[in-house]
Order: sequence, then structure tokens, then C-alpha cells
Amino acid sequence: MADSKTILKNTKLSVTASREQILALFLVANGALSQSDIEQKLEAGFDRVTVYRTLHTFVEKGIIHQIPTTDNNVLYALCIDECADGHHHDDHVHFLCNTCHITTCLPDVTVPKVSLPAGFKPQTKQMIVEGVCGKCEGLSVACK
Amino acid sequence: MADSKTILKNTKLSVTASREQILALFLVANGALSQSDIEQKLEAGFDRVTVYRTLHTFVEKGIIHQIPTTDNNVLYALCIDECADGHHHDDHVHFLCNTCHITTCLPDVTVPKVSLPAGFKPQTKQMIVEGVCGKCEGLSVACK
DNA sequence: GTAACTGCAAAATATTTGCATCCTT
DNA sequence: AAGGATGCAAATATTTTGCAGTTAC
Repeated sequence: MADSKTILKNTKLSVTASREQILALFLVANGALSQSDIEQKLEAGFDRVTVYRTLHTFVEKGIIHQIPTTDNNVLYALCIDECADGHHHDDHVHFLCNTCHITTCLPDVTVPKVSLPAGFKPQTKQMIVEGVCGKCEGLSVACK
Repeated sequence: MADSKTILKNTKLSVTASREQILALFLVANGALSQSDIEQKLEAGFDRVTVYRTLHTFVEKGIIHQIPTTDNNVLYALCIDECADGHHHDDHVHFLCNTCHITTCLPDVTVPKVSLPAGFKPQTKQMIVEGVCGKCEGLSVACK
């Protein structure tokens, strides 16, 4: 995947320090990040408001998407390639580890189809699995 | 299903006006409610703090459960019978209608199994389908 | 009567908005 | 140079906590 600068240019967003750094966090993170995660990880002290606005912009442009959570902690994660052009195809499962409390994207696990009662027209679907991730199981399997 | 008073007694919670009324809302609602939904629907003006505390108590006792949402609006819904004894078996799909913005439980649609990468141990899973519900489709199919 | 619940006040936290300044293109 | 992005201040919203008074059992 491209670096943050390239992604920003492709999305026709001006390249600024905060956008580059925040996007870089996601590229490294390979999991979901919350507003406060991001604030903590940013070495440069960007204003909290800037982080909010940057995240909103990224969601709007389809660079990241929001992940549903049970608590009221909004999580964001990188959209996979197909998202970037505007169509949101983030139909993959998200995994929340109850040990390390990290939410990981499982891009290889797609959300299965379900048959709904008559009259219901599905458009998008999300799935969150909670449990223990590979890393926390003590296995050498990467949490990728 | 029992009335609110019975449920409270079965759960060994003292029966108070706020608990009865809030629980009654859920019994009628047949869908998910947010903190603000509840505040608005309560005819008696209970303190906001009381609503918060009541919801926390209900979740703790397994009367209701939290539903993950994409926005940061926490939703609560009645647990089906199996939940009431402490085991949370709310493994059914939730449906969020993009037209009427009501989240409905689909107790008959269970969340399908998915196979996770090696090392991941699933414990619980949630699934949210967004689309248009039966009512909003103009069909005579009830949104049950 | 006692333990638990409620309401009020206030603190802590989270999010949004307006505006002047600065930076990207 | 112009438009957009940032930082600061402040407004708004949300959630939590402490405590005194009230209620359920």
C-alpha cells in the first residue's frame, strides 16, 4: 500500500503534517484506533480539534471507516483498497480482543450472508467477533 | 413475556417507578433504544442520572444488552429469555433501518459462524445489518 | 429500620463551532 | 494570492461521582 503522502494526493487532500502523521498511524497500526489512541500516539502535539476534523475528513473521503463498538468508544480503521474509490466494501469481520483490547481487521474473513425476514432489504452489514486474538493466545501467529 | 414488575422481582431488583417505566418502554419498543430515546419517552421526568444508572443496572443484571453502533450512540435492547439467567446469548442479528432509523432485534436470525485465522479464539459475536426494514418498504409485513 | 434508590449539584469527559492566523498549492 | 487547514477559546453535549433525602421491603 502507498505511503500517507500518496494516499492524500490521490484523494485530492492537501498534504499537511497532521494528516500525514495520523494517516501514518493507521498504516502502521493494522488494527482499529480510537480518537484517544491517536491523540496518545501522536508525538507532535496536535490540537484535539485537529484530530477530530482530520478523522471526519478521512471518513468522508473514504480513507478510513468507523467500526461499531459496544461501548461508546468510536473506532476507526483503514479502508481496504476497494473503499478508496468511494464504494464502501468494508464487509470484513472485525475482531476485538478481550485481553489486549485491540480491535483488528480481518480482511480475509468476509461477513457471511444471512437471510432476513420478508420485507427487509439489506444494504450493508457489519460483524464484530470478541474473543482472544492470536498474539494474546501466546502463539507465534501474527495478529495480522 | 412477563410484565416489568415480575421481571424486576425475578432479578431481585427492588421495584421502583423509574425501573418499572423504563423496563416497560423496552417491553413495548420491540427494538433498540438509546439513552436519549428513553429520556424522551418517559412521561414522568426522571433525572437523567437515574436513567443512566437504571440502564447500567439492567445491563449488569442481564435484562438488557448493549448493541454496537457505527455512530457513537449506544443502543440497548431487551435480552431474550436465555439472557436473563446471566448467560448472554444475544447471538441474533440486529437490523438498523436507514429510513426510519429504528434498530430492530431479529431474534430468529442467528449470527452465522465464521472461520477465523489460526490463533483467534472467538467468544461472542455481533452482527448489524443496515438497510430498509419491512415497515419502510411499504409492505404489510410487520417489523416484528 | 436498613439498605438501596433517587435527585440535585458538580465534576470530568467528549464533541462541536467560530474566528483569526498560518500553510499548501 | 486564495482557499483551505490549524489552533485557541468557548459553547455544547455526554457521562460519572458525591451526598443528602426518600423509598422499598
